[in-house]
Amino acid sequence: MNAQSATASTVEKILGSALLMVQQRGFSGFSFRDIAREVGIKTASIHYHFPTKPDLAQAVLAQVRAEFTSELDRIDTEIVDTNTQLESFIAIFQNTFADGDRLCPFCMVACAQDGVPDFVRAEVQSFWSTGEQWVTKKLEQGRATGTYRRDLDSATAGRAFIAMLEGAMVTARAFEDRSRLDLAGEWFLSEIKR
Amino acid sequence: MNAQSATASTVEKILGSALLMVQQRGFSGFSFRDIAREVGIKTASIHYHFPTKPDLAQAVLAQVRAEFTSELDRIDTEIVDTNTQLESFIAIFQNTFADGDRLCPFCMVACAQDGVPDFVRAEVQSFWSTGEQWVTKKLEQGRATGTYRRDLDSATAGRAFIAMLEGAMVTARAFEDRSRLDLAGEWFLSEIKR
DNA sequence: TGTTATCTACCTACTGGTAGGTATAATTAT
DNA sequence: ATAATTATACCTACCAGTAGGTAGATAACA
Repeated sequence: MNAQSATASTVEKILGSALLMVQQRGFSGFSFRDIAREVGIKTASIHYHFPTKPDLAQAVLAQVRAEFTSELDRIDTEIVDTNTQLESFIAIFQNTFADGDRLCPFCMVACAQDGVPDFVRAEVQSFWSTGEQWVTKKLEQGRATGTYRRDLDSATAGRAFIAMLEGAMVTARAFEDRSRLDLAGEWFLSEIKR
Repeated sequence: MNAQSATASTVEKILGSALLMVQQRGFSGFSFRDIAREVGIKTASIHYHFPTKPDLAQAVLAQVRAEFTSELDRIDTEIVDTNTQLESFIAIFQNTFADGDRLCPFCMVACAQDGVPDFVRAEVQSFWSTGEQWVTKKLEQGRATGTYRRDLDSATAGRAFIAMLEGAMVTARAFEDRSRLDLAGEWFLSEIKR
């Protein structure tokens, strides 16, 4: 999901580096110098492509959100079973977690929100809204087919689900124990079955 | 929980201010100057009481953790009903959330973990371990008395519960909608009942 | 008088961001 | 076809401001 080809353009390299740093250190935890060093250019060149730090953050989040959305589409078209679809949804978070040092970039930016302008926050809200609506729909489908419990409040459960995954990523990294993320996902899936 | 008396000492004022800033902006989102300005002293005076920034963070977290532990003790002694105890546990997070701009300081530090030394991370782990063990015990009790479902994996559910509360605080602030936190708590409690 | 707490003054390193220049490539005009 | 122009993508050098942190003087107090 985050792999970069050897022939990546400068902009792509900047975005990739910025994404990694947002995930590892948060919005206020990295500098233009950090990225410049990693990409092998000067800070001024970053400003050329992304005038301000919020502009850079917005571009990073927009890209991840686009990948997220297209991954949801892929799941919708390639997988039929609702429960397997939700398993694939969990896998997105697991893949993001990668080797245990990368948290959700939206969660990171949301945590730093004071120093972040509105147009970046909008990106964060948009991401979670998309995810919640998708999950809610799956829970509705599962209820309709009898896979999931009929008494589920799909919207609330969907939000709780995503909140849980986000929180589990944070604790999983804090404890250096990725099973915390894996088990959280499994727990939710077993919980909603009837 | 976070109220400060008018006669607070300088150290107490520094801790209170640092706590607020960690909750609002994260570990790397505030500076000694910010605190000095708010408390009405010079930055050198903060260094006198807390030599380094991690020292300050550690002190803040240790204090919150102490309050957390004693609050759990209070719940244990003053409340008998297991489910009411868990409701009080949720209330701790709701009170921390306060007016909607304060996240869990442990979650904030955990997000910034790259720039945070081990002795501060230990404080974070200790906080979550304490909470998880307490919740797990309550779920065990509830299972034993038939209040909660017998098929619950208390340890996993306890971890999922806290992860969910942490994540819900982040999204609740991002959406400026505290019902996201309230509903998450309610959802879990209804979910575990048999 | 010694201890505790705070100050002034300063340090080095770094922050996001800007000004202005340069080499190269693409476009347009003659 | 060639010359003039313009756009792209970088650079060096710099800005004001801020970061965490320190040394040493000074005040308050027991």
